[in-house]
Amino acid sequence: MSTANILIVEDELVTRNMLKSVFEAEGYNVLEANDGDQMQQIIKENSNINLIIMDINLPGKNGLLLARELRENQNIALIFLTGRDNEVDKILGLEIGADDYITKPFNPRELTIRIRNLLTRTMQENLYFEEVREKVENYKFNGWTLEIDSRSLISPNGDLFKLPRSEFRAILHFIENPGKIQTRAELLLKMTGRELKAHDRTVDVTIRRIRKHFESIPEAPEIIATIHGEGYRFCGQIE
Amino acid sequence: MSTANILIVEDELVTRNMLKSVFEAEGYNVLEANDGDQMQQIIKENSNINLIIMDINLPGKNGLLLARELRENQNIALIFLTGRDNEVDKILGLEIGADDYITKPFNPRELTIRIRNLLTRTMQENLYFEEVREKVENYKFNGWTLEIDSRSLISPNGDLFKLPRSEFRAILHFIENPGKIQTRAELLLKMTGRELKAHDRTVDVTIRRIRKHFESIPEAPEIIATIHGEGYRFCGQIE
DNA sequence: TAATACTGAAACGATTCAGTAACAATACTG
DNA sequence: CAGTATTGTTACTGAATCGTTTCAGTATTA
Repeated sequence: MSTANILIVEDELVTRNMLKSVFEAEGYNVLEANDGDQMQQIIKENSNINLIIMDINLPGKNGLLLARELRENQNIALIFLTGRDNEVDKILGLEIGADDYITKPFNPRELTIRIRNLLTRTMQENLYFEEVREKVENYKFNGWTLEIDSRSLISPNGDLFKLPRSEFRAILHFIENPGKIQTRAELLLKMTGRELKAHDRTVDVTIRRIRKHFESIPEAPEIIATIHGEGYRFCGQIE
Repeated sequence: MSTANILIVEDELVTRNMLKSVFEAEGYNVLEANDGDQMQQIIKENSNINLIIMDINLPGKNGLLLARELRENQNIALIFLTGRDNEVDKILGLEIGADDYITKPFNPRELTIRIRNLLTRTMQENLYFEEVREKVENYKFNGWTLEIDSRSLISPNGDLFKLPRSEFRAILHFIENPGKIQTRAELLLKMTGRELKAHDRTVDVTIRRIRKHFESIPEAPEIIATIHGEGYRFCGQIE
């Protein structure tokens, strides 16, 4: 199983390095280009690129056309980086048909999830990467502990549940955004990198599965509350 | 929250079905017309259409004029489908002022993004979803607390009522505009994004429902006062 | 005071939303 | 590869919310 090759086209060194380190931490192989010309060069020399992630403002007309061709003729995924939302129109206007757009500033974890999904769709490759966390710190709330390393939930009595990935991510997201209402769209994105479509009950089902863990201790208060018409909200007392 | 109604005017069955399935996946309500006549018919029967997407070659002169009228007099967005780029000139020549046009073959994802943006601009309703609250701060008045995060009202004894969305919005609006008389029109707009029509008692009913919460503590003073012939006024002492 | 306009209230109906189980598909593991 | 774990989908049910209607009661005004 070969790792994916990602080409970053971005002139800002800071951004490029950040992207690079994120991707390398995920085990991808990273190539870099400063502008459209370099991009062309690199593509010529490397036939095995799986994904290009490029700043929308950079590569010039030729670069964009090249990207479009690559996307259509070969099996290369294409993601644009944009500075602000209004630039999304710009992308649409170009009619290039990117696979995804990401607005700066971006969240590394979200980015990696999206990329992984995209690559799984594009390549048959089954890469599974654990996530990289800077601060590995466990969270405690209402007597429960969320253990980051082992991705598990420990009840007040010490019973341990290994959490599936999406349940874990949902809880983590809740805890890292305490008190705020989280929409289904937001939760689904954090859990799977997907976008919410109508009639998708995935989030509800996952919430249900999470709640079941807490039921193991019946006296437990309502940890995840439903906000009708809006989403869910974590009500635990985080220590 | 009502979903948007989209009318597709297109004779090619394949294209129409494709559009339909794309929109329905997004949760929109889809109506279909084969030609200009059917379009006219359907518009007559449905007063609540938010967006029309039509093939530029179809509806004949009358259909186009009708579309133009709708766009100008009512608040209906209009998108044209064109076969080839050169037809774009045609649209411009017609001086109808479409909100957008899309050339076939189109990219579903691009289409949904454009539509979403357009509807957000057209329907005031959607403004409320976007509303971002920076300062999440709770409000207190006469011993009661309005908790923003959880969208709930806490009585002086600590009893907690989860508020429905429109009750919550009404109270929030009162508190953020203390002392001022709020007309029914204003309140309805804040609650639901709708405009007040004659004989609409929705606001009265909602106020009643809000007052019921306060009744749970009988000694409470009148928190929301009726201003005969004008509207309502919040009389709580905000801390 | 009588006529009129306005509001309160209850009850109902419609619609949208959330919870859940059961199943299907997919990914992961040994 | 087979078996298991996880994730996603569907369909159904009940609940929550919202809006309408109707009518009785209250305030306002001529």
